[in-house]
Amino acid sequence: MAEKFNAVKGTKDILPDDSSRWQTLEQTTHEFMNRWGYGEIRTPAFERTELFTRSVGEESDIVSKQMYTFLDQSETSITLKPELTAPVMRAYLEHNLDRGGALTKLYYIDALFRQERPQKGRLRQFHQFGAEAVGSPYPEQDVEIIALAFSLMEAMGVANPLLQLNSIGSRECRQRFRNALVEFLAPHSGDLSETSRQRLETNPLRILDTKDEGERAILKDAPRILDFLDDTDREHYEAVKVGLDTLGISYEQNDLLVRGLDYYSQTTFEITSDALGAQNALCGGGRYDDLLEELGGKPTPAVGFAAGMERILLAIPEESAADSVETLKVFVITAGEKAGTAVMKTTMNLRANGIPADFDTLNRSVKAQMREANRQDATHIVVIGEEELASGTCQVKDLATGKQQSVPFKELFKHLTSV
RNA sequence: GUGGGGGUAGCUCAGUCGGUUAGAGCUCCAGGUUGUGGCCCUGGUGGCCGCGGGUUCGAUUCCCGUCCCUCACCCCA
Repeated sequence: MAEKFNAVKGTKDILPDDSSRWQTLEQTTHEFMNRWGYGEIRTPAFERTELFTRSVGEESDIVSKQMYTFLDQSETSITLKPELTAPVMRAYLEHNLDRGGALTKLYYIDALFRQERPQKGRLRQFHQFGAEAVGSPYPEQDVEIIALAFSLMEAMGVANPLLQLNSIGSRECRQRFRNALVEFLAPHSGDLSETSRQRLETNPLRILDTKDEGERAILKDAPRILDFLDDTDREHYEAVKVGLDTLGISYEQNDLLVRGLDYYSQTTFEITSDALGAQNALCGGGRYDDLLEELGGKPTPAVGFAAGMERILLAIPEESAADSVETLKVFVITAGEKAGTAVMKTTMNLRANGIPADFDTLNRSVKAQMREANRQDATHIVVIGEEELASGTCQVKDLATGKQQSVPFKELFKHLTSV
């Protein structure tokens, strides 16, 4: 036998038994987004590499070591998208979706690719849904995005969603904070891990979310980003919190929450759940007022979020499988060779009339067909054999009650739908 | 990239202190019902014991290597 293939490391097949859970998530997403006024956007699976290096940041983990990048036939560097905000903004600018300066609200459900070591809740191809509101600099828009994300988590049944909130201020504030942080950490550099020491040069803010106990202890006395916000940022942040309070959405302030993508400014947030493993972030987002300008557009404020669908599925109960709502489903059984075509025609007829119906294509015994009907959770079987063909009737059996009766072909549909 | 755990039937797993035909439960198939399911009974299909090498009279078992899966670090959804 020839060698068999397996899915590539970090990728997963979604099999029929699981796909209904995915469909539920997708439906909930579509319904919510439409109700909240967001329009769906679908972008290609890959983009020019430079889109990501420029937006996400050269020093970010994503760009520095996680991208699937290759040269195409014209020697253009191509990258499978590792995140979705940049491609969506690229499309926004390319198609002038600003509608002359008004607000544009977009959402997506999509697959993304990052070359990381897989573990629970982390794959190399994974899926996110998310939303971006482009054009409003005001805190009301931050609040709406956060409320949307949070409501979706709740609606999907996530156990104990915890909203964490922070503000990392404008670019200028962040620069001042960065300097202060470096100044504070420099004397401790001997006690820092190698990566943190390196980050001291490249991206000091990232040291803040370390899990290393020793580093956390050092950071206790470090300068706080919130002390570096200017009045505008502070007012914005306060307004966001007031908005969330008004909506009754509780949150935890976490001024170590900086997030790994370079384009964020001001509001950042994350929704976590303790129902997951070490990878406990279900959803992350924030404001990115500088991104569109960096991508060649005019300065345009924007805020958005993205949520990991695999992780959400891990964080919601396996499903109360008991929701077997007694819906009509028919299995048509062949008894005797001559009935084959009648069975097929009858099945097709039922299907054409909107009734889920199936029949045997393995030439199995009546008993085996019955078992199959049962396995498929059919509510009724229809038996067609030579006797039935001769009399123009079929046998209809209700599998729940076990009652069986003879029904003329012409009245089959009426009989089934009247039950 | 680093560390822990694991690869035996389609699935979940047991087992062999190195020895002849490698096991269970579930699944699947058939029979018990000459054209009738779920429960039950009986039988059956199905395994290069991840792969390669070494030690040995003999390896699924011991040793080495390797691949894969998994969890964690890192980071993130």
